[in-house]
Amino acid sequence: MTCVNLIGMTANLAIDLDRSSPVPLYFQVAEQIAEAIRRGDLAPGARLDNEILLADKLGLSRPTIRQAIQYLVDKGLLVRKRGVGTQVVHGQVKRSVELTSLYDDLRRAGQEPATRVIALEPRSVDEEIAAILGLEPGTEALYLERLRYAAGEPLALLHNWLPLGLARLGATDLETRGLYELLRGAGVRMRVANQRIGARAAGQSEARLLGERRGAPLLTMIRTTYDDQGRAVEHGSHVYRASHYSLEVTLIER
Amino acid sequence: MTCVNLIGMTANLAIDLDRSSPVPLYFQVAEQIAEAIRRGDLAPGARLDNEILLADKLGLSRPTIRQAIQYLVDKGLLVRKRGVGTQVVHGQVKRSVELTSLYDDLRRAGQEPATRVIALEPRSVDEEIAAILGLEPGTEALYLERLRYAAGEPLALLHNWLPLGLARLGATDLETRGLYELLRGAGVRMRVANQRIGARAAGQSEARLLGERRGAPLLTMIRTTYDDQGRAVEHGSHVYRASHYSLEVTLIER
DNA sequence: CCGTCGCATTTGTCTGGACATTATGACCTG
DNA sequence: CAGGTCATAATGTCCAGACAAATGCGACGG
Repeated sequence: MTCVNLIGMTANLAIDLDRSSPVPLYFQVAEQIAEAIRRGDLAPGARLDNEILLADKLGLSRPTIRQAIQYLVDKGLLVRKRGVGTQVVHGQVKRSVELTSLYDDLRRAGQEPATRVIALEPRSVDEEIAAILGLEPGTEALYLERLRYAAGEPLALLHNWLPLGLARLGATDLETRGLYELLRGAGVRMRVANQRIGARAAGQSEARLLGERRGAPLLTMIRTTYDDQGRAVEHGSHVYRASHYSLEVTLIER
Repeated sequence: MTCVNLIGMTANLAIDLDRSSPVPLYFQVAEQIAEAIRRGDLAPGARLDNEILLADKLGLSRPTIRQAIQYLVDKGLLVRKRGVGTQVVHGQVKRSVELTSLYDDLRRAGQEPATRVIALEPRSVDEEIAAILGLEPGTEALYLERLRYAAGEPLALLHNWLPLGLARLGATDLETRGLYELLRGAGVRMRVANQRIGARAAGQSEARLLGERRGAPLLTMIRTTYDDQGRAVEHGSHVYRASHYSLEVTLIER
């Protein structure tokens, strides 16, 4: 277990390394730098020591340090410039959107999410859904329809299709946890999601369920999520009350 | 200039390497694999040769090959699994959203975009815009308002604020090119963008400009873009006709 | 006084190797 | 035949070093 002070002049940043831990060294470094940025020990604009010096101080090789820094650059926390150095980004950039469900997002924001399961049953898929999920038309998939509340108010109407046998989903589970959390718990490893975001006016039945007037603007999201091997694991078609919700996305150019 | 056949059994993928080119080797490899995937020479699910063999065939080191593959994994084209190998993702995943403007997107989609510049002038910024752009309240910034058409139809109403002195923007330029293209051409290097996407009903003046009825659903996007060093270079507040446009986003979990 | 050239600094790219960790399937055992 | 065990294969992590390229700044010269 090493412990070294980084970044000479500007701040005193201590980094612990535990070589016996299964956590990769580059990740230990990255996490602790990120933590220092979050705490404010590394102010926006602060320059890190150069990679070689850093590697030296920590007793690591330069590629390992580079991997740690690269990880943070990809997350948008650091910026590198050849011939200049590595700096903490100025604007406070929010964490890049991850593969999370609305439920997780709400709970992280301190809201009190609740869910009403409207439908949860195998249904035969039409041609479009079959093509999306990579199934034969006419076979069955799990159909799921939920109404999501936040702070006691209806917020979103969620429709999902999932391949059968992916996870044992009970209505009770779905009322106390998010779909993504349940899938992850069942060993499903989601990797890529493709979303299409749009808007439209509320129809009559939607309006009633969501407590809006007919014609009220709704935010729509259609999302397909793929796992490890590129197999579709979930297809969702959701509508949100635009008056109560918006989506946040962070883009990072390599 | 080397030229080697890759991927033993499944397909015949030739990769040219030009060591005298200034283009990094890992990038040459990545581009050509990506091209093969786009062409279909590498079908979804196809397994690549393992990294060591690949490195051997191309006369490169393993880290270089890994860098090429990592680049494609980050873009969502490939999937790696330890102990198994590297595969082309199954679902045809669209290209991850880059830092492009609506104009570029439209032109790439084969549409014929047109722009009408409504306002282009320095204006003193209020407190909110000042905080976003990192300026003092009351100082001036460039205010820009445009109406964007596609296929002859009005599509979006775009409002932008930019720090002064960033680039010389003429109304003529803005009518023939996208804002992002102009900024890039002026040497501005955009790196991170933060977007908030929502929806609301059209107001009267918006509706008139966009050719919609009052109350029609509009897709809204508020975006702040930061450069290299984390300085804000652009803040936009845009509304799109939901009936004619939707946004696409691809998320990739590392 | 100003511009240009060159140098030092720093990240970018690349090499060649070593060992660890994790899936997968074949094999052996109960 | 079922189950666990072990070998194998592939990616993940890490090391030590070399040269290239870009940037910024200072020194030199016009």
